Amino acid sequence: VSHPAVDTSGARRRAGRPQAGVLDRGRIAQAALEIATANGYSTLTMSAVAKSLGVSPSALYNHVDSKQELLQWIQEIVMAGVDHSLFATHPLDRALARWADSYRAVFADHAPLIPVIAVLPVSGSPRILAMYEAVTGGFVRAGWPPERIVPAIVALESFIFGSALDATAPLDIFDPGRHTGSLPAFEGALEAQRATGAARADSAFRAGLDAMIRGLLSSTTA
Amino acid sequence: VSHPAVDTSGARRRAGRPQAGVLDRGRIAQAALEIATANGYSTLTMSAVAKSLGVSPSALYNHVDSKQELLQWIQEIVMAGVDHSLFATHPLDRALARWADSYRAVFADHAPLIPVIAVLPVSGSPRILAMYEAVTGGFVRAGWPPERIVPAIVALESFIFGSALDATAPLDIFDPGRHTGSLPAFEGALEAQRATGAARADSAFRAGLDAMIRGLLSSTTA
DNA sequence: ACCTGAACACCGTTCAAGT
DNA sequence: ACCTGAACACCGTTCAAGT
Repeated sequence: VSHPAVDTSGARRRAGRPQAGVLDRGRIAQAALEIATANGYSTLTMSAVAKSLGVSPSALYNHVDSKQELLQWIQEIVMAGVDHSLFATHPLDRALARWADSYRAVFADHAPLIPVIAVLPVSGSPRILAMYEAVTGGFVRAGWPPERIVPAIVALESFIFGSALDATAPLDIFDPGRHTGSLPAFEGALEAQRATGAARADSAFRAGLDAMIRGLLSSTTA
Repeated sequence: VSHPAVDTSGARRRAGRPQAGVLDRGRIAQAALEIATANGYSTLTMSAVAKSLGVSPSALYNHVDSKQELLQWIQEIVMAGVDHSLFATHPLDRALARWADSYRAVFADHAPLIPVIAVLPVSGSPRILAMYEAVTGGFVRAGWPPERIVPAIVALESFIFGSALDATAPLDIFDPGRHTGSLPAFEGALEAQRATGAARADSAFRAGLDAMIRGLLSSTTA
């Protein structure tokens, strides 16, 4: 039997066939995701991952180059929760709304990944590239000029990431505390929003997403 | 001479009058900001701050409760670079554009602060509260219904924080790498954007900010 | 090829002891 | 009141030694 040449750049070994040992990329990523989901990202250490797999921490480094790479593996798994299915079948504004909703929900649950992935090259993940292809396809079918599509996608993603961070903020983040009484306009606006009964982060996301989608779709040059 | 009661909650001591020692809040914050600006946030350790001030690391804890609090001090300093002066004098859309531009520029230079501050109660900082009062005033004068103002501000901030993160991403973040050729729509859109000559992050910010401001101001209910 | 155990080079933070 | 020095309880990562 012949086998392909081994790629020695980057990761120490490939993720293809399972190895002789008990560890592989899938098992490590799954263990890490379970720890982060169950107990939070502050408990996600290489030691914790190793312990849950019954090996020593150093054993992990036969399969992963760094904790950073492990976070990328987790990102790939959770990105499966982002729904881009509507771009093929529905009007652009509806597809964008569903995509953005699911995207924010995923990363509100994985906020510590945001600073990592917002800065991460996308080339390594076919699944994520497939998402961008689907989203782009929605814009193309809606008749968008090609040079405006990537900026629109990136703008939406920036808003989504920021909103996912905001969703993890304490509910009373804007409480003026001991400065209450000295900020008439701001306090009035806070109280008016509070009186609507909607969660601050949710109404901000809804208002911003609605505004950005309408703003993009009503652009003078589109 | 009489003196006010000492507030023993929270920080171990107040930041008011300078102490006998060489350290105080201002000097520590300034030293930390200089380290972060000159050599990056990855070099900003309590040890590095102590060393630059000529004291031992443990000495800092007589003046600051935690590194987290130190990062808040830095945030307060850099927030002075956010320009909210136009809300008092200019139309809302122009004031928002200037505010957002300066806000993003500040945090593109201090991206590691974003996950901290996006989640931070605002009550401790009069300067930041004053900013929100000024921004809110702009919306009020433009005739906005009060309950829609806070969501609009938060939505814009979410977009700004996400865009500031994006501004620190590598230029080729969307390069499909070895998957080049299999993503016709996405690759076409990338190439079309690239051909405009504008930086990806900049055109995304411009397009998104423009869309969101127009979308907010053209809302059916405003 | 893969794993263990020890070690390295750090972190932020605490605390008794000094002045 | 403030500072030092030692210590604590961690991190991620490397590497020689084993199988």
